[in-house]
Amino acid sequence: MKNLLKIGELSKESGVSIDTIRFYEEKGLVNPTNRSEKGYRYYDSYTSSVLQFIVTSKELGFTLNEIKDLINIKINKNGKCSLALDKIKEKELDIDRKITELKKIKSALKKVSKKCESSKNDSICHFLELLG
Amino acid sequence: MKNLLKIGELSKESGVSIDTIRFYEEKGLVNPTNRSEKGYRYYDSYTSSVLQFIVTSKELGFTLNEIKDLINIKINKNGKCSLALDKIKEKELDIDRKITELKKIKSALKKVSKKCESSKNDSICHFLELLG
DNA sequence: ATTGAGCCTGGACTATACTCCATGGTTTAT
DNA sequence: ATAAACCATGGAGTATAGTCCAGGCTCAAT
Repeated sequence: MKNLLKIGELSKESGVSIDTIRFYEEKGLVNPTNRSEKGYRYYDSYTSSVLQFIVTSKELGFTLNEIKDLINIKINKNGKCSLALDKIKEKELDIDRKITELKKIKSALKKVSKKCESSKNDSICHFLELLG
Repeated sequence: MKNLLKIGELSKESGVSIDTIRFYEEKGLVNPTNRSEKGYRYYDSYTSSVLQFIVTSKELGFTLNEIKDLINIKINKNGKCSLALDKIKEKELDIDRKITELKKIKSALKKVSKKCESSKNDSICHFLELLG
């Protein structure tokens, strides 16, 4: 197995833990290039950039399942950008929806805390009053 | 058990499912007022407002553990508003942090999608290119 | 040859918030 | 009296993304 990395070496090179690499394999995101007769995993250095891609994509808010799809676009469709773009646009909308939702929650929280602050005597909490 | 509700009746009154009520009990958020000799749960109608409080608090972004704390403030401290206010303020900050994080992700996604859009020939995807 | 490091599998455990199911006892209405 | 409806417990399963461990091989170096 010349030029191939054992899982521990790949882990050091990519910064992704051994357990996590095996977990990603189980989820179908990475695969060893080879297995020795005794079952040892061997990887080429390409796998390291796949792992980097996973890390980056996670930072962009993609789930592992979505990342699997992105990787498959690269593999099956020879990297058609438009297909990846769809996924990215979808994710942007997703993030937008989450931000909108959180803003709603924020203003609702502010309303509650203002009510609480206005009752300076600390005898009645308008929030806890909901408890009856 | 006069004036008391069985779990199914409480479920109908509150809109919270039977399984969920039992789950909340397990988590320490609600408790039956009584148990019959045979083990049946009986609730007073106050419990219904506790369940409503839980639903509202969840909508405000509180976790069940946090909601348990809020309920205990009401029970143990006789509803001191300042204590609840602390929790609410904390949650506001929490939401703010989440919004900030999502905005960062959003602008990163936009950068990626712009790059993708600028390469109209669909031959190279700057995002998938990360895969090497 | 032996030791230690590295690797293997399978399964348990974390957190969050439920949901569903099997099995069996109880209550209520006819 | 009997059947339908209701309730009980305990445990498994869902989704997400891992982490950790036991028990047992394998590999490399001394």
